[in-house]
Amino acid sequence: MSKSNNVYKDAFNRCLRLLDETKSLPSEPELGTLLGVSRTTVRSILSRMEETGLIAWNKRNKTVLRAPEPEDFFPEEETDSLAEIIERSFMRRLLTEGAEAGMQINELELAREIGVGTTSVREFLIRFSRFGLIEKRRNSHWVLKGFTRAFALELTEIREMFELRSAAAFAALPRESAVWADLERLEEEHRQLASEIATRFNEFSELDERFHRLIHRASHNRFIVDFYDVIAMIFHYHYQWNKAQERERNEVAVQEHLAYIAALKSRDPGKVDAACRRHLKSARQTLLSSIPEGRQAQPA
Amino acid sequence: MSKSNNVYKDAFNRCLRLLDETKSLPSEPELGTLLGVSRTTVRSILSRMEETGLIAWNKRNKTVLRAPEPEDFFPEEETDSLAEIIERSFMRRLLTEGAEAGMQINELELAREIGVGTTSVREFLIRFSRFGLIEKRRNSHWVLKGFTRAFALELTEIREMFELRSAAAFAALPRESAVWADLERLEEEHRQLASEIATRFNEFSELDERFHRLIHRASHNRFIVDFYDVIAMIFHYHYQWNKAQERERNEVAVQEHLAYIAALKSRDPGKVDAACRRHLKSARQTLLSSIPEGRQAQPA
DNA sequence: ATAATGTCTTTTATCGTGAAAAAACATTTT
DNA sequence: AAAATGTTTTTTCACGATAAAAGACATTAT
Repeated sequence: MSKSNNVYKDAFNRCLRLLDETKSLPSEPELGTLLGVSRTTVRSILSRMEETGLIAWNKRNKTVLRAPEPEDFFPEEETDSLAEIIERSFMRRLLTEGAEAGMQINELELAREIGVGTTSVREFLIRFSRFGLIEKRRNSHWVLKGFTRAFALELTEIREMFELRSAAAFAALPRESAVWADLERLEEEHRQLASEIATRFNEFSELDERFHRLIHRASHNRFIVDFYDVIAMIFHYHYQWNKAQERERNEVAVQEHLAYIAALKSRDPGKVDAACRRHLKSARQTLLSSIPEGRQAQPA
Repeated sequence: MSKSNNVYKDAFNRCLRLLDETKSLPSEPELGTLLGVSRTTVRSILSRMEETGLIAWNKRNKTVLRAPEPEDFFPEEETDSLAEIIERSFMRRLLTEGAEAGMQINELELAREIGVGTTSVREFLIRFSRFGLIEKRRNSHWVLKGFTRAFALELTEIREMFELRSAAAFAALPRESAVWADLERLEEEHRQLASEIATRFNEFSELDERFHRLIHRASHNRFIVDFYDVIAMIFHYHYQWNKAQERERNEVAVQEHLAYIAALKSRDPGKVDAACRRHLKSARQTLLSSIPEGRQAQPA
């Protein structure tokens, strides 16, 4: 079936939401940048909007005729890219089924199970390999290394090394730097969330990621910045399958972040180091405590 | 043309070299492990050796009939895997031609130029992306970040962080650990090389890699171990295109290694740290001095 | 009974192909 | 003239197909 048009469908849905706000749409190039797609895709979107009576389209005139109904939207599941579908499917296998370390991964089988071509699965596995959870045997299959205690420890070791360095670099940034305003804004968001933690605790992980990425960016080192992808991926999936004490965990973490932010604002290296260590230590504890003790690597 | 049989050809050549040493070949499974290929490939090799009169093959009997001639070997260039071919080709473009940062990379063009399918090029680029030299724009082309001074600095920053930690871990290893024997052997190889440096200086880089990998392995951290792939790749290609003062550079490095090894053997953390820093500092200098000043990243 | 050989099946590596999406070019509108 | 729209070309993404290589199963030899 060659290629799905999920880019178009996703952009279409996002464009529908724009309709509520204005009486007429901007120019094609402008819409393109707004939606992050090419003009070709924008024009497909406009065509369909015209066909379904959402807008009247005549050259530069794109007048909104009616508000979008639920039926106008493409189903959510049709807007995901193949890579996302494969990733989710693979992670579910990894985290829910008894995926033992040492197990082999079969490209063909995975592809059939998910209902996609082998090329996409191969490319996914290559991309995924940098997370350190799988390894390729030359001319042969992939081997699962497993989401083990060892993995978590190795991951957090690097994370701590990188974040301590980034935090120190952050604190040393000149007062004029734009990051201080970003930090200020994040602090405010943390305060907001802290005050409504009882109902909004599940919004924490998104804020968490933005906060840590801001800090890591201060390192000005692509390897440090990129490594946060590994952490983000692990946390994203891991907590989807592990909701125990989510509220308490996040409540503690928000407070740690606030202390960490205060330390950064003080620009005192000693305070920054201490606050950073405190938060990373509890993050490590949280991750480790959620790994079932039984799931251990097989001896080679 | 689907798939080349370079695995077979390469294994065949390596098997030819075995012929010199014995009067008859071992069993098929044994040969398989020896050459690192499956029995299927072993049997193809044996078939051809029989056809070309190199051996007499009857079930378990594989008697060597004659010594291999130069004509028996497959040409070197037919034994490379596609991935190697693409990598070399890509790196040559990157390092010799004026590859400016910000330049876009075209999969189709690359594929046509090298004479391979797009799939292989795509997979190569995905694998290569972890080296931090290229970046993908979603739904679009790859962008070259360039082998710039900034890249070298970011790379060495991580390298130093990781190696200092690994070296400390190494020194703390118990006396019984097998690594001490490995280190002993490497030390001897270093001494050998040092004494014949005038003629064998170009053998250093291979020894260098083995030495540093041994140290990194002591970290017991897959992310640290894997990161050495980035360093090894950079050094491998970079020095191929930059032979200035190779002899002097390597002569200095060998001596630094010997001092580093002595420090490790002393197991004194202070000495290890000092020796490691000294070597890494000069390695960084070497790398930086070989980057043409003109090649700078474009402002985003 | 174990380990090899012989045979058959499955999986991986790679290509060419075609639709989706981007990008380039040409034309019109303001 | 600049910026939009209209049109065409190119590139990316994903598939099925096929040969190479691996792996599994059956048979034979020590």
